[in-house]
Amino acid sequence: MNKTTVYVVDDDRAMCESLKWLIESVNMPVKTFSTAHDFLEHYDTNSHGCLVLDMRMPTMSGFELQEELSNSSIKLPIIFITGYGDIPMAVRAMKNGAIDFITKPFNDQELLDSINKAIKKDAERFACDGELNHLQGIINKLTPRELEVAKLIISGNSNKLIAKILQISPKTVEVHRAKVMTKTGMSSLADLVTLFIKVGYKQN
Amino acid sequence: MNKTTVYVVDDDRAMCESLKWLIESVNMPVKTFSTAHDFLEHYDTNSHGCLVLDMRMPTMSGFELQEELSNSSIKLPIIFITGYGDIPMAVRAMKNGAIDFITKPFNDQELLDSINKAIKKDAERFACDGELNHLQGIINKLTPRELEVAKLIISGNSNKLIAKILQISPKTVEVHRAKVMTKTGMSSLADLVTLFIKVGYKQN
DNA sequence: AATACTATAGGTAGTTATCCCGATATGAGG
DNA sequence: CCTCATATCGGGATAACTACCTATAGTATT
Repeated sequence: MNKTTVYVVDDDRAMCESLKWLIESVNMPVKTFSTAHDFLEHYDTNSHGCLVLDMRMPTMSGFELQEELSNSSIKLPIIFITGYGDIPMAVRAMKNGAIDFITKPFNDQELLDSINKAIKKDAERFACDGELNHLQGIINKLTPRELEVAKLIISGNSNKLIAKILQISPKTVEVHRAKVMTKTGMSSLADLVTLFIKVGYKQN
Repeated sequence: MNKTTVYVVDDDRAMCESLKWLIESVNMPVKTFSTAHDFLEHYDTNSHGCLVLDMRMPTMSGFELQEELSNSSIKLPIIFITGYGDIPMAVRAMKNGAIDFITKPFNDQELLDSINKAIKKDAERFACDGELNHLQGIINKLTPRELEVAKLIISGNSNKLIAKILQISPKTVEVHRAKVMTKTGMSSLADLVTLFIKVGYKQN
C-alpha cells in the first residue's frame, strides 16, 4: 500500500512552490507538476491522496485533466484552485465530481481543510475498493463451472434443479457446490449470497 | 401517486411569472411561491418533480431552505438561480447537493434542460424509494419474533442453533421460519437474504 | 364471550443438503 | 509419461429443512 500524497498541478512555478511549502508545513507529502501531461506520466495509479489542480493551464486545462482522469477510472478527489474562475466553471467542475473549487487568493486554512477532507474521502474509497477486490479475488478462484453453479445456487435453485438446467447429474452439482463453499470460505448459503451481492452480482 | 410539478420559489413576482410562463410553455405543471415559508407550508411531501430556487430572498434564503429540506429528508432536486451569486456560494450549494446553479440572466433552454434532468433524477429516486418501501412493507408484516428468527436465519444460523440462541424448541423455530417464508413470499433462503440486504439489513 | 393472532411444541414423512468414501475422463504443463 | 486440476458420476450415512397434521396458552380485538 502506497502512502498518501497530495498532488499539485499548476503551471505557475511560484504557486507550486507556495502550495508545496504550505502543505508540507502540516507534514503531508507533496508532489508538484507544472503540466497535466507531466502529472499523468508520473502518477502512480496505486497511490492515493488528492489532487490540487489549477484550472487554467496551457496545453491541457484542469477540466480536461479531470475528464481524462474520470475516463481512466482514476478517482483521485480533485480540488480546483483558480484565479480566473466564474460560476458556470465552478458548477461544471462540481458536477463532474470535484470535491471543492477554491478561488485565488485563498485562505491557507481553507485549502488545508479541503485537502484533509479530500484525503479522508479517498482513504474511505480506498478501503472500500480494497475490500471489494479482496472479495472479487475470492470469487475469481472459482473455476468457470463452479461459478456457473454458484450463480444458480444464489438465485435460489436447488441442486436437483441446477442439475436439470446444466444437464448434469445432481451428484456433480453437489461436488461443485461443496467446492464453492470451501473455496470461498463461506459456511452458509446466506453468507454466499451476501458475498456475491457485495461484489455486485444481481439475480434480476 | 402525485404528478410531477416544478416548484418555483422567488421573492421577485415578475421572475416567478416569467419562470412560470417559460416552464408551462413546455407543458410542465408549475407552482410558484414568493417565500420559502410559503413553499414549506404548501409543499406536499408526496409530490415529486424539482425545485427552482432563488438564492437571495428575505426572511429565509435559498441556502436555508436547502438545509431545511435536507433535514426534513425531502430530497427534491434543487436548481438554484441567482443574480448576485459568487463562486463560494455556488460551490457551497453544489456541495450541499444542489444539482445546478444558474446565474441570471440565464438562457431559457439551459434552465429547461436542467429542469428536465432534475425531474428525471427525481423520478429515479422515486421509483427506487417506492421499491424500497414496498420491500420494507413486506418485512413489516412479520411479527417481532418472526423478524428475530429471520435475522438469525440470514446470518447463516441453522434452525438448531437459532433454537439454542432463543432458548426455544427447534420445532418452534421451524414454524417461525415457515411463516417468514410464506409472509415474505420468498421461495428460497437466497431470495430471503437478498430481500433483507436490499432493505439495508447488514449482518456485520 | 367469541374470534383471531401469536408463540409455543410435538409427530411423521419426505425432500434436500452435507460429508465420507470411492471412480473415470480430459487436457495442460513439467 | 506422469502429475495436477477440472469435470464428471456413484453409494451410503448423517444432518438439516419442509410439509403436512396436531395442540395449548396468552393477548388483543370485536
